[in-house]
Amino acid sequence: MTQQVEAARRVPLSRDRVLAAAVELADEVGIEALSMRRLAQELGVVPMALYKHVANKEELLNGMVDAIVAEIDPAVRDAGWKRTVRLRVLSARRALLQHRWARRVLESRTNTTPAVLGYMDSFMGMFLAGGFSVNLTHHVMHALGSRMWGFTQELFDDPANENFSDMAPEAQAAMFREMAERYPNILKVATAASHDGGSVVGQGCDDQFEFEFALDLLLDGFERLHEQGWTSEKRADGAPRE
Amino acid sequence: MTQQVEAARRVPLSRDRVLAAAVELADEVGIEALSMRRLAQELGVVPMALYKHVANKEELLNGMVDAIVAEIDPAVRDAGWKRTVRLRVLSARRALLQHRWARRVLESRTNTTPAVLGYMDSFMGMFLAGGFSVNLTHHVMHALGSRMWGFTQELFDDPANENFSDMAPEAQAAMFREMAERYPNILKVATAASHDGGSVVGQGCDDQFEFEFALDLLLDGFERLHEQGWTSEKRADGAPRE
DNA sequence: GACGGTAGGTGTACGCAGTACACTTGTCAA
DNA sequence: TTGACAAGTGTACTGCGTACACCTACCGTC
Repeated sequence: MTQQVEAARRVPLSRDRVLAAAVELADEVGIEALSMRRLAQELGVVPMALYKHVANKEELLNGMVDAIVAEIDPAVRDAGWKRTVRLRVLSARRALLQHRWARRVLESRTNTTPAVLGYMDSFMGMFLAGGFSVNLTHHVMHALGSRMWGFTQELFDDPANENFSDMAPEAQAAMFREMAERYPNILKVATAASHDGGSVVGQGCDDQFEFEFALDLLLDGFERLHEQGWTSEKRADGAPRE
Repeated sequence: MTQQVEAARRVPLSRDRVLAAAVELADEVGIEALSMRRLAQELGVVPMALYKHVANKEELLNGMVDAIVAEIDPAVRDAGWKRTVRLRVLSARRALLQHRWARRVLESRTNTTPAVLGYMDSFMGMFLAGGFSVNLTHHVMHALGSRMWGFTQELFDDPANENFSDMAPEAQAAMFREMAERYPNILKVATAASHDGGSVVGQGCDDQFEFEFALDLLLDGFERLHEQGWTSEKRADGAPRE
């Protein structure tokens, strides 16, 4: 009887439910704390039960990535390639930023999933529809690289900075002096960037601005190449490289 | 007696020896197969012996990164910022390519090591010495991002492609047909890129060329901004963004 | 209504990981 | 000779992913 009640109360597992729970758990506790055991516990189930719905942990991670990719808005229509690409990337960025672990997982994936391929395919489609040659589209995709997903490798992830504000003032000062001596340029750049608030080193910068800055730099470059009919076939023409 | 002989034969461990062995082992078996136990075994020592020379595995990985960073050539002198930066990045690329695991480990580091900070500092120094404003240098560093290390997120890491050539011909054809239907743009771009050899999907592209293409695109963009005295302070001037 | 297949959940167990902690041993200065 | 200290050892713990055998509730078929 109590068993029946329990069974009735328990919503049966499904692949989607497992994936959704995994995404939620990763959001909460971070990707490194996401284990099959922990996830099972969260679902009120024994670890091995998960394996009826996902083949293994790799496949779980793939599914999680797919779930995030599905959150990216489709391409807008009739807006010109540049604007279309820009909006799409920023949409991807929004999706990935809501799940801080997604970047890491996406990059660590060794087997590309259909959803990822689909995104890449439609991404290339935006350039082709904009009149880009297949050749230029190819190089452009490489040049964008992971920026297609809306993220950049963060520079100042944490230069021993996380607990900087927790440190005693004199310790802060000492660290500051040491930085000034050993990494004068970093200090110069970082303090200039944070004049308007934030901590002393890094984090003072507006990530969104930095991202858009780089994105637009690339898009402008693409535009220029496109307009002048650039092709990699010309590369044997002897421009000096080393 | 035999103990003495053995003791004499055994070169004592040291942090450097541990790190060197770790780098070598990772080169051989890959980073995911590098465990403290395996490394200890390779050194003919019990696992816990390593902990007399590195605090823990994180610290071991940090040390390995530092070892690779030390392989990057110093900046050349008096060559102009653009050439200097270009050569430096390509040198970093060479170092990182010799250790395929290095990219992954570098990106996964959460505490920046002194060697990494040093590289970044000298990197900024190249722009500053070239007359770049502190402000522009800052944004330029962000725009470069991980390309500063000579790598890009690889696009076509392996679209189920690794064992493509091992597949039966008719299976290859079927896959080809499926790709054509579901990912027409990818197929178009990929086949165009590999017309001169390599497999059907990806891998046909010249990674070095792709990298330099993107790098030069960015450097040219930086140059243009530098010449026109660009500053992020101007960003409030109403250029439309969304 | 009995019955056998099947999907979904369980329990136990294995090997591997990182590493805490208490120990021996080898070396050298006093 | 001693005794401190650095280097290496042994044992053990916890947590991980997951193989494999098992149970059980539900289903359509007879």
